[in-house]
This record gives sequence, structure tokens and C-alpha cells, in this order.
Amino acid sequence: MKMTRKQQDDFIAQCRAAGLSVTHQRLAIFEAVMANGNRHPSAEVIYQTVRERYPTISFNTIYKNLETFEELGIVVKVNPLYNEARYDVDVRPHHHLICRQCKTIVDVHDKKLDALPAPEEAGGGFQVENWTVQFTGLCAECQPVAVG
Amino acid sequence: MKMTRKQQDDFIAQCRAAGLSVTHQRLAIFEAVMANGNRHPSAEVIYQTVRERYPTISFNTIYKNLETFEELGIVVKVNPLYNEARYDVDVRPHHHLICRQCKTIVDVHDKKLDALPAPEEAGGGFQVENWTVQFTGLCAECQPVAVG
DNA sequence: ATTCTTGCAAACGGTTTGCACATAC
DNA sequence: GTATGTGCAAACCGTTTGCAAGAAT
Repeated sequence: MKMTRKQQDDFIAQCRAAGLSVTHQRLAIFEAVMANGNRHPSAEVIYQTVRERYPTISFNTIYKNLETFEELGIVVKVNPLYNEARYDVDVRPHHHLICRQCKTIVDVHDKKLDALPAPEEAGGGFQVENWTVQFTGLCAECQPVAVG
Repeated sequence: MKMTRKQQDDFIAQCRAAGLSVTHQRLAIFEAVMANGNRHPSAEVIYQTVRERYPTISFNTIYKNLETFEELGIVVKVNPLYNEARYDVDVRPHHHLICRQCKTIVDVHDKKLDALPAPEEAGGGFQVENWTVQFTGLCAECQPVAVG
């Protein structure tokens, strides 16, 4: 999963368009993100990958750049509620509205959504036990003060 | 959202059936969980709620009991990937298989799932921007060694 | 020359662990 | 009396911040 020349050029163009400096670190982090594309990597994974080539790189640089990449739309967080465990008393299968700003979670019980088909190809013997639809967006309170 | 006598009795029965001691703390935590049912509370929220009645209760006790409640099936974690941010290079709308054991995430692109209807009642003016289906279960590697 | 980025170190917040004391059974 | 649960404190881990030194433009 090596980065092509075109991917690199596109990335550089994207940086310039956004007014971002093109540093070796930033390029290496982008390459590491691409190289780990199918693994849904954490910052730690990116850090370890980049460190193979730049042993002195700082964790901070990884974090700052992942944040930057997200603003650019190059990557997206799989788990918006990554910072603390949240519990649900409703153990029946149902769905969630998640406000990306204030992290409010609202339950959704919708008949139409209950007719969801299982995924056709369950990714290499994956045994599905449960599923839920996560709607992300902005709650009523956060819409006026939204950033991004 | 006060707990009914029946709910309390059921809870006590459930504890006894599982061989768990019925402590004041455990009861109070259960009641706090129920009282915050629609808020999808974090451990901190539960802690603050219980502390109003038991000011000396320990955070540790909250954690241990939330864990216990999850094993009993009384509560469920909304966000299995709560401990660290995970990034996705694929920014197109798609879906995920998440292994509850090893936290592996596998992308799912499925035509059938793309025809998902928006929720009928968008919970008080919630503005939906995106959505994704999260299938949870066990990956092929974890099925033989699964706990729970 | 100026602006943006990096690296270091320290703080932070949520989570988890070890162990002595207390409680439920 | 024994097994289980609690409270305290400290460790832990991922994340975030402040700031001086360095690199990109």
C-alpha cells in the first residue's frame, strides 16, 4: 500500500491550496495514514509507522497533523465519542442521533430502520451480533453556534 | 424518572441470581443509571448523581459496578471504541464491522445499506449530516477465544 | 523576515489497578 | 467466618497545551 506519485502531488497541492506548509513530517504522516488506510489507525499506530523513518518525530506532531487532516477532509474520525464511555439503559436494538458538537446522544426508535438488511459480505467470517445506525449532525441547541 | 418498587425488586432478584451482594452503593448506582436513562450518561454523570445521596462514594465503585451491570446486561456501552480516536481514510459514506474483542474495524460498502431512510422523527430539530451503520460482533480471529 | 510547524515536557481527563478495611451473606 | 464489595491512592494511557527552537515560504 505504497503512496503513488500522483497521490503525493495531490496532497501537496491540497496543502498549498489550504495555505499549509509542506514539511517532511506532514508528508510522512500523510503517507503513513495512507499506508494504514484499511486498519482505521489510531494516532499511536501512525506514530509508530512514521517513527520507522523519522525516529525523532514527536507525538504532538502526529496529533496536530491528524487534526489538520480532518479539517481538510482527508481523514475522518470513526468514533466521534472516543473520549469517554457512555452507557445506555435501553438494551433493545435501536439507533442514535449524535451531536458532533456537544456529544448529546438521542435515542431513535424507527420501524423503517429495523428492516435493515445484514451486510452482504460479512468481511472474512465476521460474526455480527448487533447493529445500530449512528446519525451524526447537530442538535437544535448547537446549530446556531456550530463550528465547521 | 424515579425508580419504581418493582424495578428495585427486579434488580435485587437479578443480583441474587447472579450471586452479587446487594449493597446500598450498588442500589444507588442502579437507581442513578435509571434516573439518567435518557441521557446516555458517562461514569462521571453517574458519580455526581450518586454523590448527592452518598457523598463519600468512590469513583472506583462506580466504575466497577457499571462494568458489572454491563456483564449482567442491564446497561450497554454506546461507544465500544471509547478509549482512543480512530481514523478513516475512506471519507465516503460507508459502514463498519467492529469486533468487540480486539476492536478491529472493517469497512463495509453495501448497496442495500445505502438506501437507508432518514429517521422519521429527528428528535427535536436535530440536523442530520451523516450516518453510518455500526455492526458489532466478533471477527474471525476472536471467535474461538471470545469472552462473554 | 514572517509565518507556520516541530519537538519537548508537562498537564490533563478518563480509566484502571492494588490493597487494606468494611459489609453482605 | 468467608466471600464479595468498597474506598483510597496511585498508576496508567490517550490526549491536549504552552512555549522555545527550527523550518517553509
